[in-house]
Amino acid sequence: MFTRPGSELDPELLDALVQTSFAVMARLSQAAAAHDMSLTQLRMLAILRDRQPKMAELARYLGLDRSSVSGLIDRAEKRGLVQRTSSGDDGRSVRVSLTADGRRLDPGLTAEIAGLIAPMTHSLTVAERQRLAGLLGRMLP
Amino acid sequence: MFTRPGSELDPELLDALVQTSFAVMARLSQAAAAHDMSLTQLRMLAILRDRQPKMAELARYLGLDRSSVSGLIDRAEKRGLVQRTSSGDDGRSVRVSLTADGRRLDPGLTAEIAGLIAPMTHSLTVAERQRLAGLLGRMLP
DNA sequence: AAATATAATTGGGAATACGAACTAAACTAG
DNA sequence: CTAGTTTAGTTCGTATTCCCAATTATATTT
Repeated sequence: MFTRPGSELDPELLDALVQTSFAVMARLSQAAAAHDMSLTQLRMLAILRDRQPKMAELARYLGLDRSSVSGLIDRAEKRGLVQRTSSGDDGRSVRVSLTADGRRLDPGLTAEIAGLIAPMTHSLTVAERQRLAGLLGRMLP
Repeated sequence: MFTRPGSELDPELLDALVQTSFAVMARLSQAAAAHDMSLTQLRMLAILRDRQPKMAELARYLGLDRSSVSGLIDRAEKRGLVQRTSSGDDGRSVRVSLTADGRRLDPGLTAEIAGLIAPMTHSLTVAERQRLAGLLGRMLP
């Protein structure tokens, strides 16, 4: 009668998920900061690594308002990391893509992230890490 | 020779951790927003639920600068969620604690969070969820 | 051709976060 | 016991992030 649907979740699992996520995010922020970037810029970079979306698409990916993305791209463009190119067929829409400079930033960032996150997994055996990767992978869309 | 220490991390696991974390954070933000709060305020609330730290301690918990926390508490205080009480022995230090109003906010928020995160785990069996909780738990400090 | 819809930008405003400078209280030396 | 230093918080200035509402310019519909 009083079971809330979708809420049958072991409190321990909830807590573990939330705490792990905060730990991961903290390290991601740290990695970003080490390259003078914000978390949002990091995400933007990761998205643009293999896509050249229009502004609205990028906004959807990031879960942000279009206007927020406008400013985000403004600043990134001013820093020379990304560029706007007018999307051929539709005169209104704009495609965003990484510049060579932006792309150059990527390997260092990826290494930095790996280096910061890896230690988190050190208390697990290799077999356990594989099992964890499998479980998390199955949870994702 | 060229193995970077601490970087022996399966790319799949790295990716799964990062993606899961973003998914969890998005849901946490959503839960916070549903109660007109920010993610940082949510964290603050969770910390104050079972602690009455001094400002500097709270800053350490949150990984923020002292000055950032000053403003955070200013606004939360103005909203009636927390209160500052001068810590007896040391005339400089201030203890932060939840008000009755702040405490009242908690159950609803917790339920909201559980309700939003639970669906993420639905693609796992109950046994798998337990294993996941165990693995994540062992990763945390 | 006029009305409507869509893509992005602009402007206003609040919250978040940092660093540097400041105030007040508490130690520490001499 | 006073002078200097450290510590706890706050304040100030600035940048970023984010939203909402209004605007501009191009497309689409009718």
